[in-house]
Amino acid sequence: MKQPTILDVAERAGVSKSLVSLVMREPERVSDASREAVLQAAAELGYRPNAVARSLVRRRTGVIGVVLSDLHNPFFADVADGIEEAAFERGYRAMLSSGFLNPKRERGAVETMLELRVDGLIMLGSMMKVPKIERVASSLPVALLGRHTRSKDLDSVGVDDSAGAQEAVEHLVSLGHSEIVHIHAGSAAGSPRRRSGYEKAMRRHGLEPRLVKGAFTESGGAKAMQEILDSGNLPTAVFAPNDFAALGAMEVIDAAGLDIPGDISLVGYDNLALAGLPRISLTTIGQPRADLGREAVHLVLERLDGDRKSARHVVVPPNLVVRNTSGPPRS
Amino acid sequence: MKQPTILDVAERAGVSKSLVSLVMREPERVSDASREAVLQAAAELGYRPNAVARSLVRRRTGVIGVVLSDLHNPFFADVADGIEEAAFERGYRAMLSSGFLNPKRERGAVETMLELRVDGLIMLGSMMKVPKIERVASSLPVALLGRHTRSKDLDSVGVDDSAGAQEAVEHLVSLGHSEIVHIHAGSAAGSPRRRSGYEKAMRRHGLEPRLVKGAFTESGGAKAMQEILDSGNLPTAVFAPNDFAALGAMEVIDAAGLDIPGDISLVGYDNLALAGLPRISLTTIGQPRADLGREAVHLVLERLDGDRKSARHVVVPPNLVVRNTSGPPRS
DNA sequence: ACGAGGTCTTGGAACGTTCCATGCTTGCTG
DNA sequence: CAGCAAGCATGGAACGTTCCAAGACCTCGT
Repeated sequence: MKQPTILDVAERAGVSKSLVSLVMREPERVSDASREAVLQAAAELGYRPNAVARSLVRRRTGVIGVVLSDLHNPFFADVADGIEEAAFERGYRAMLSSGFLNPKRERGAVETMLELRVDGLIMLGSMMKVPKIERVASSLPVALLGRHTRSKDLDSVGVDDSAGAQEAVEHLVSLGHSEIVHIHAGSAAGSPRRRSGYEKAMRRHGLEPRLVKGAFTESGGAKAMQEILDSGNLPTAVFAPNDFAALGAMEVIDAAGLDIPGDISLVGYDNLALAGLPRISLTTIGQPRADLGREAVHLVLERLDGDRKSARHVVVPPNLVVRNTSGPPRS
Repeated sequence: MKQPTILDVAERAGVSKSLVSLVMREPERVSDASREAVLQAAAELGYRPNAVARSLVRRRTGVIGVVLSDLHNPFFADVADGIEEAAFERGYRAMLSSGFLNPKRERGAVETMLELRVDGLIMLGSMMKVPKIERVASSLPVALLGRHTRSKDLDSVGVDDSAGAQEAVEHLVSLGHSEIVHIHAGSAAGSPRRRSGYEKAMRRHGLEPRLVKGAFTESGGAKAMQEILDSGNLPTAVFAPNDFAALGAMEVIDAAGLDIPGDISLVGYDNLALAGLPRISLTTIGQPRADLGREAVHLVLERLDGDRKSARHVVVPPNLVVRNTSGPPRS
């Protein structure tokens, strides 16, 4: 059970510990004979370098911490894939931890990461307050993802939500819609920008914005949609704040016996995998998820390696994905 | 940027490093005056214990590694929640890494975990070969989840897949079905047991098992369903190996203009969140996911603390969730 | 007034690496 | 054949903790 150390290997190979260390790190700088001896001894003993000791002396762990607010959100899973991928390519490892949609637990997760001395931190859909995150950023590079900030200390990468919302509206308008309601998610991360994009595009076409408050959840979307139906003033299209909310709205519309898109068009946001299921087939706004993750890694490593000091805020454009929930308005 | 160490705190507080260490670990054993001084100095400096150094001397990291084969599988996300929860309660942290559905990359993830000297390892839906995993288990406690094994070195926790499959068949038979096809996923983790449970239950009712090979994916389910339709011999019910496959089958059935459950009943396995969506509403077999995770942590810590030596294989029962894709057979 | 016993506190040796300055061989140059 | 560079190998210090044996200081009973 006890793991062999570099000293055990050195002894068995008849060389010094320094040489073993060198073989592990830069084998080409060691003579063939020594290298073979060390490698063989290591294999025989089942030696595995102790990353803990290495991190201690190097003062680098080679680990990028990722705190994601919710493991179940497939959006984060895609982003995390991009992160792991990019980190791996650059010789780093990613270590994930969940915040369980709870700011307190998220804080705990961050604290743990700091104690473990991760080299950089990526926060996915964080629920913590910006000043708190800024304090964290004073001891290591931090990149915020899926949330906008103008902070001078924090890097961020996000999608241009306003542009995405405008695309959604443009799409509906081009189909002939003029009564387009937007369900918004209050001040939840991302919602204000989507809302302002919606309003901007509506006004550009001389249309009257109509807002209903919902949330980024299925039930939030359902509640809002019910409110719309109950108002007696049925719009020809609904633009939801995300796919989950759209799903909730879809259920309510179905239950009311209305047809999508015959009676009402529906557009979501996020392009979750489930939006592509044939029975759902939701028109929505897609985001280059894995790219977001890669970009975040990039930002962190940029600070780590080249020590850039000023914050960078990367914004990538979204794209419209047309499916079967949007069509011409009912006549 | 440079982090303060225990020595900095000691100096500022005018005490020895040992005392600072003690305050951090067992504050009650230190005099009030010293404790206050140390705590204040630590706060002023923004001191944060270095877990790397601590792990080195303790020869324990307090981290449980979790390698999951796929971050996107919501099943794993639920299990991982249970793991993080249980680990936290016991004073451990969970560290996640994805294997990207690729045995080689999974091996890399495991290797990384070992180098980081995690105290225990939980493998979710591993794609590695059992002997390889057993070799890993010789240096730390390993629990296998979502996969069965009789290994003498490995602990495992799983759902009784055979029982679940039998429940599915019983349900269909009780509705009056006798022509029930099972799409199986070959030798993929879990499939053989589901298949044998299916066969067992069929025979118990004097029915002829009919198998079609598919996979644990949407496309695998679609392909198999297409084969069933093309055979010209339409069964009255289909039992898929998991919900994704059921979804694929559902699409094909829809596309063929057949009604579910009017023309054909469909039962999945896993009870994913999407199976509960009104438009999907899939009858399926549910599993107590978070409990599986908790149980795995339990097994690992049992070995870690009490040094149990023999393997334990925990099996928990599944439960049938009836929704709208199952009904009486067409007449 | 002294020793026993208790409470707090301390210095130093680990833990398993990396990194650096230095040393030992060779072989080559002039 | 002295001198020196190149190539390889080495020992020791450092990284920031924990843990332990032992020291310092009190209090109290006799």
